[in-house]
Amino acid sequence: MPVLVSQADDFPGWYQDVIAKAELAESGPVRGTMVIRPWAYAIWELVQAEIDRRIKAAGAENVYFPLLIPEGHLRREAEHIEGFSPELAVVTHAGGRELGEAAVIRPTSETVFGEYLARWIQSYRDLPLCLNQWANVVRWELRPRLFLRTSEFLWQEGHTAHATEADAAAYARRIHADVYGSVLRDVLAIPVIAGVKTETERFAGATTTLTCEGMMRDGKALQLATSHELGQNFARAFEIAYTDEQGTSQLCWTTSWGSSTRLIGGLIMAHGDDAGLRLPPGVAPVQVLIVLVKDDPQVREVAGRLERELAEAGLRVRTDRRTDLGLGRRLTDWELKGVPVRLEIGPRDLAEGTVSLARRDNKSREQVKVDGAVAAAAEALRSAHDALLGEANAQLRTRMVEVSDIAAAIEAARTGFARIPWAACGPEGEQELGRAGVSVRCLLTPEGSVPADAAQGDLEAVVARAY
RNA sequence: CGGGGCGUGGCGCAGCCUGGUAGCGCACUCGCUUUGGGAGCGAGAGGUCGUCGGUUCAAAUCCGACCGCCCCGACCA
Repeated sequence: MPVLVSQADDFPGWYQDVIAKAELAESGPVRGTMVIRPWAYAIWELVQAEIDRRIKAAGAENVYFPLLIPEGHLRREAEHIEGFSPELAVVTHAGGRELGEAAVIRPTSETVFGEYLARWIQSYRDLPLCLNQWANVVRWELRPRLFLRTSEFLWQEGHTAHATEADAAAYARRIHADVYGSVLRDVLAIPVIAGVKTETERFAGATTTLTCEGMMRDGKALQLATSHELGQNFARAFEIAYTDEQGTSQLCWTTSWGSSTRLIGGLIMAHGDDAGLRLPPGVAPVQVLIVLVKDDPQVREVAGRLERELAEAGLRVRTDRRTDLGLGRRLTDWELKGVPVRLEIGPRDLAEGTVSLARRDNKSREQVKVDGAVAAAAEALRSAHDALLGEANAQLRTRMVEVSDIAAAIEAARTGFARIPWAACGPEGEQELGRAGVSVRCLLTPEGSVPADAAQGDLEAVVARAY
């Protein structure tokens, strides 16, 4: 896997500078933060757009709240503050003097939302209240890892309040499946295992945490998005209450859910190969690249025409006209960036009335008629998505084994995921796994669906090494 | 915080053991030839060798202190 996992060491010497150029981000001036370069940011914008559209379809609205949270605020939910305190960045000085009360840079915004949900909700008619925020958050991680665990990251966090526990649970599950599950599978081409977290892995302050776990190409797991049922914990702490139809005051049931720039890391590690990134068309800033092999009037004319037609077909298209650079250099550049489809046009092709269509996902190349190039490119994009998803699916199936005891689970986690009856593991087994560097990623029902909660009997645990 | 390792042109490194006036690859600049998978040749620019102190005629190299970074573990989207 390129960039994120193996870095440049695995490449021959002449490759190194190219890798450095294609590097998607770098750590920032403050330990563990990151600088996101244009190409990676363009990918993130596409991911954002897909998530945002689905969030709105689920009825939530976007808002924005402050970056700084008064320290006292965070203390209102005991378990929550306990879970986060080691990794907080705290502002003690501002305006040239020490602050009376320190302010925490948000590690997440449950407490801020809690305060406002409480003010904005009066009646059952105000419910459900579904809000979402696109923001940056800071968690001072002990060991940062580019895109997967940076000290500052960009994300979306949704916060909702509901009249009943059932409604809250249904909403958290809807977001989990229709936003996260859908974006991961249908856009990022990453198949996931959806389940609930064990008590030890659960979000601080939540009653149930739903997770999407993806398998990277090295068989390790990555938690890609989570959706939490918060019960009435935050409602109680922040007095988020409403008056029901009978005129009595009731506490709300709240949820929160988030996905971050970690998705970019997941994308790289789920699909990347030794030639660089392989982008699913849905998040490729350039879906079809037109390459002028040589500078020639007829080549320019055909390239211009194809570019127009591809754009008219609604595809993101760009033309590489740098004919003063060697062809190999240019092709490698775009391969490294993961552009899914290339149309290479040169006099030799045009003499045959064709252009070359190259696919990044399987490195195939074929000659297509100039007239059919647009349709062929569109078709190639469709099948490239399916191929990436199929490949990832096949790996997930192949590397998932059923086991019945802890020792076998640890062995299986060397190369992939293991499924073990939760009864054969339990909290004690979870600790034993932990000592071997393996964790319980989530719990599933025997049919593989998402359980109602972690306490339900007869569950299966999916265990793996994780990032 | 525990265990390893590393600081030398923009990037990646060699040189250090055995002190002697700093070198390689890539990138960069100029010229010519090239251009259908990371081009060749020639010329050139660029470095207080992490910092401070010590030993010495002489320190990238030996000694001491300090600073910073990376990897492995504990925390986690």
